[in-house]
Amino acid sequence: MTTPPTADTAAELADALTRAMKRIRRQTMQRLEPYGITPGQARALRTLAHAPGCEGRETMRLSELAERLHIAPRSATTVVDALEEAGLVTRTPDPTDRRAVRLVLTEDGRAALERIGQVRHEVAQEYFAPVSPSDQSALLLALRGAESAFEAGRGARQPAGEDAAR
Amino acid sequence: MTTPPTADTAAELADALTRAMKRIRRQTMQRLEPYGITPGQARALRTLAHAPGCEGRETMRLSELAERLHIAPRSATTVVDALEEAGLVTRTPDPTDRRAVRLVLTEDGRAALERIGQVRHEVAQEYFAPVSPSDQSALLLALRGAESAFEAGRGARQPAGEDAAR
DNA sequence: CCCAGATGCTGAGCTTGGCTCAATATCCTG
DNA sequence: CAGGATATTGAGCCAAGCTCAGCATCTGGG
Repeated sequence: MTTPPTADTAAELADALTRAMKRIRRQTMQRLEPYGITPGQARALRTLAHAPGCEGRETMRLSELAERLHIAPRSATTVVDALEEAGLVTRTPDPTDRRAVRLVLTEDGRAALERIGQVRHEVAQEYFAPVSPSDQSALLLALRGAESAFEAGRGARQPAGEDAAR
Repeated sequence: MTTPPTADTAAELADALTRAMKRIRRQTMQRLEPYGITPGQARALRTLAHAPGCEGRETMRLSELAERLHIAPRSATTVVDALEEAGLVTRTPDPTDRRAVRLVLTEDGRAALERIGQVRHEVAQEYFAPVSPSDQSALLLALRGAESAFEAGRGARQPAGEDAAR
């Protein structure tokens, strides 16, 4: 066989992940295009909608959005620029801190959110159709486990250890 | 809490995938940086190494590389440019077709490949450490299933270049 | 009370990794 | 040999990030 001795499941997994993600993102992009929304914007919108405020009053600082999206504040500015230009959010001054910007979802923004949810669901559903629901849940759990472990470990400065298996 | 069983598992999955991929890519990038290699280049190099030729004679057309990487030929050109500048591959004329370019791994390229494999393995191993090997295999299988189904479906639905979005 | 330093946002400019649309050179087939 | 198909590439675009610097504003120590 031309298969090298490196039966590297983990690495292959990383590869498969990459491919899957690309596919999904692309599909999403295509279907969101008619609405003039990119996946990045969609994510921001969604994050904004999940603001800790109550219904009808979602508001968030730009820096908070950045943090939740795991991107640099400056990058959030760009995203919000687009969103604002599209009339999906508005920048309003924060009454308690004139440096800060509060982001508020507009009516259009809320409507867009609806469509986004639709597309997102659709695309993911299609792509993962061949995977049984139980496998899907398992996958999700596994990925979340890896993710949270990563997040935890990053703070604790891993000692270049190879024996991470616990 | 408000998570219905059949809710958006798929969509959440897509999200988790995205996050995982970003993390892995970033880690890889960081560790590959000292060698002056980006993940994209690494992938190309790996693909090239898996050429169908025998040991010591891996060679591939640029277009073939593009195809295997699932990117446009033009994009492959850029990747190869970088690789060639770094002295990891060489462009040589194809003796049987003067339009074509054959890509050949250099000694340095082969060495780089070694390091890349190391890093790739390391990063993936670390990230997926919290996931049991059996789960890893399951994940891989699932993703591959989804992928191949997607590929098959797209081929069937898209007869040939007849696309409204052009 | 006031100024130094922290904080919040953004302008400028870069990177990675893709894309399309020609242009050019070269096959290949009738 | 003409004309179409193929292989590569130059030009220029996009998405989604990044850093660094700069400005406006808050805030705490003296």
